[in-house]
Amino acid sequence: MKATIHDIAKIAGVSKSTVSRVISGNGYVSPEAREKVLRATEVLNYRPNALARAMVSRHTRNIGVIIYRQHYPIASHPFYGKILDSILETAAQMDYSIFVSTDQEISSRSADFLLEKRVDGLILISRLNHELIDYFKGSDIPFVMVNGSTDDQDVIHLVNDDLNGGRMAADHFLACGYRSIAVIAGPQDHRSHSLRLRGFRARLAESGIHLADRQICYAATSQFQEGYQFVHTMRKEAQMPEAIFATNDMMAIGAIQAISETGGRIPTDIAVMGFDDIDFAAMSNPSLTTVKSAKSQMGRQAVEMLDQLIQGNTDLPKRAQFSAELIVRSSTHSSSLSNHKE
Amino acid sequence: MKATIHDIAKIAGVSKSTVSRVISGNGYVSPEAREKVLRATEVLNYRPNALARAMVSRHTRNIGVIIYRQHYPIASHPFYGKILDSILETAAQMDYSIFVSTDQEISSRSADFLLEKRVDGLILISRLNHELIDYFKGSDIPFVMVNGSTDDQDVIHLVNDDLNGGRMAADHFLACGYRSIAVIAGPQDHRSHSLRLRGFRARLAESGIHLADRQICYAATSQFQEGYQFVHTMRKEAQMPEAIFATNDMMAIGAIQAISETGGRIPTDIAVMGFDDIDFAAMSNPSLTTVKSAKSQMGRQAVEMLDQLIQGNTDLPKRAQFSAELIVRSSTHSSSLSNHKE
DNA sequence: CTGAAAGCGCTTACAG
DNA sequence: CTGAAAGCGCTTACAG
Repeated sequence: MKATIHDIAKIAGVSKSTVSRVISGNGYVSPEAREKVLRATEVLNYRPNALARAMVSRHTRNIGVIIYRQHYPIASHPFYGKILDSILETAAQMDYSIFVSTDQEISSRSADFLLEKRVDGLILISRLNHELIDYFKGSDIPFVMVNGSTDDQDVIHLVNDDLNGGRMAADHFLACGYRSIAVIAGPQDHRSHSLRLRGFRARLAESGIHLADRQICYAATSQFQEGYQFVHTMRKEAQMPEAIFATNDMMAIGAIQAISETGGRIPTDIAVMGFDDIDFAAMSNPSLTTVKSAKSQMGRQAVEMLDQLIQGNTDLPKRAQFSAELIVRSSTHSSSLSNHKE
Repeated sequence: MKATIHDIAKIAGVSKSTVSRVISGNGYVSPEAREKVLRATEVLNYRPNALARAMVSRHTRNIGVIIYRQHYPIASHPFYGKILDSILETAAQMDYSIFVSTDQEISSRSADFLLEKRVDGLILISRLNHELIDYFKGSDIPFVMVNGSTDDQDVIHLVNDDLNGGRMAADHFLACGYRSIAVIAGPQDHRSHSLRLRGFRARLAESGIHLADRQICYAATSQFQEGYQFVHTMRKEAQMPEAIFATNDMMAIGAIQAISETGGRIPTDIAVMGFDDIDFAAMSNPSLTTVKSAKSQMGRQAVEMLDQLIQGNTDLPKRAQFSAELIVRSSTHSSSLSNHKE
């Protein structure tokens, strides 16, 4: 268990240098010497000490993933968890190990990672503030940003095409013939929610439908409760629209539950649409029409781009944008039928 | 960014030894010397190199988490992801960093972790075979097992009291007055599913209700589809029970969707109960009655126990079992009313 | 209280 | 093709 290069050298009857050469694969070694060394490693069940290696080689093959979120869940979050899964899978294939950490932006605990030289690169997920971005830029550790907004041209960031996704949602509503529409919009300081709303409104406006402010509920968070509450509030005020668009699936599912509880039928009485296509969208009751965000692709690409950066490739695109995709399920009418209630 | 102990020593006008003493906090240092060193670390924005430290101190303050699952999702899995979240949170508080890895039991890739000395201890999640357990036992790295079965008395493992949980589910059904009951049982080679079923049947038997084999659907996986399919199959055969118990929430939610799709009312026509209390149990439509498994406690305790092991504490209980808890929601009748249909 | 020396387990030039 | 030496950035006894 604790064999070192020194033990191998002794058993194989060669120098440590030679052992190192066959283990690392660098430099010439005679077939006989190689054979002896290999045999010795077998006997002692030798594995090189990654720490010592990293110490001199200056790279660890570790990648740090930091997810910036105020609240738990984080790993089990249906959106961020999916990205993390994809990162884990890709990293395993590329022989990187993953450190997972979460942070709340305020603390700079996450910064320890890079200062302590334990990772070759970082994947930063979700929004983080300017100071932090500048901080990372000031370091010599490569990093990519996933699903966070920045107007900094130097920062490599991977984002979903939320603007177009919002438009696609509106398109679908228009095709269904819905004209009385309400929106549950997540935190507008978050890039995704803001762009989704913007795209949605813009597309509607092009068709002459202008959303009044009272038709938009600006939610403080982007959770289930927001959608749930909204429907109950709306119901008291007796102004139920034909269709509701929520800027993410969680809120949409909250709306669905509230509507069902009060005896409303979906989509007959009221249609509901979300955004993201989290796993649960297909399992909700009724299943949720949504716009799929490219969670897996973002995770995979993040690792691949970071790997390029680590290898010193400098001419990478600063921005990778992934297309959204409309997924029609049972919570809205099939748009081809166009069975609206005008 | 790249200041070393050597640079600090030069600026502070002391030896490297002295710098090391103030940084690590070991050994005596005069106030003046300490002051000078501290100032120098400020100036150079010094952070100790974790690799070099671990190299000599023989510990990394890294914990490896290996989740054994055949398929994705893993991090975003509603059950395992929750445990992972809890591990992440606890580890951060205790100043451990977490390596996350997944494995499929066959490969021994996960073993690299311990052989390469990159972690102080391991948390192994879900089931893993005997060889692998023996392998880890043979190493000198401490580890704890979460939610996996083993009859090995030496292995520290944390489990949920699934047997009693199954009994609690049956208790609830009995209190509701359901007598015609079906079960959707997940893979029986998995400890949890098997014990949940066993406890459920045992409790029912005590009240004179013996479940026939045809009332139990043994599912190949434990996913949504299993529950969904089961209901559709059952429906064709026109033998709908009063109530269905699924050995996890995902399958229960699948059943709910299938029942709703075919116009069944829950719980009036048929009641449904799950197990785990994943986040979506509360958000499903109707919300799901279930037995809560101690996901967060298991994650927290796993880290705490592992920390004890790492510190050399040897007299730890080999087994920690966590109580289940009944959560009654809308997919079954409130048992106090006992409004059954006899 | 402090400095010089040795060493953690490797890799990397540099001679031979 | 191979070995001796130096060094990665720390910590740990050991003298003084």
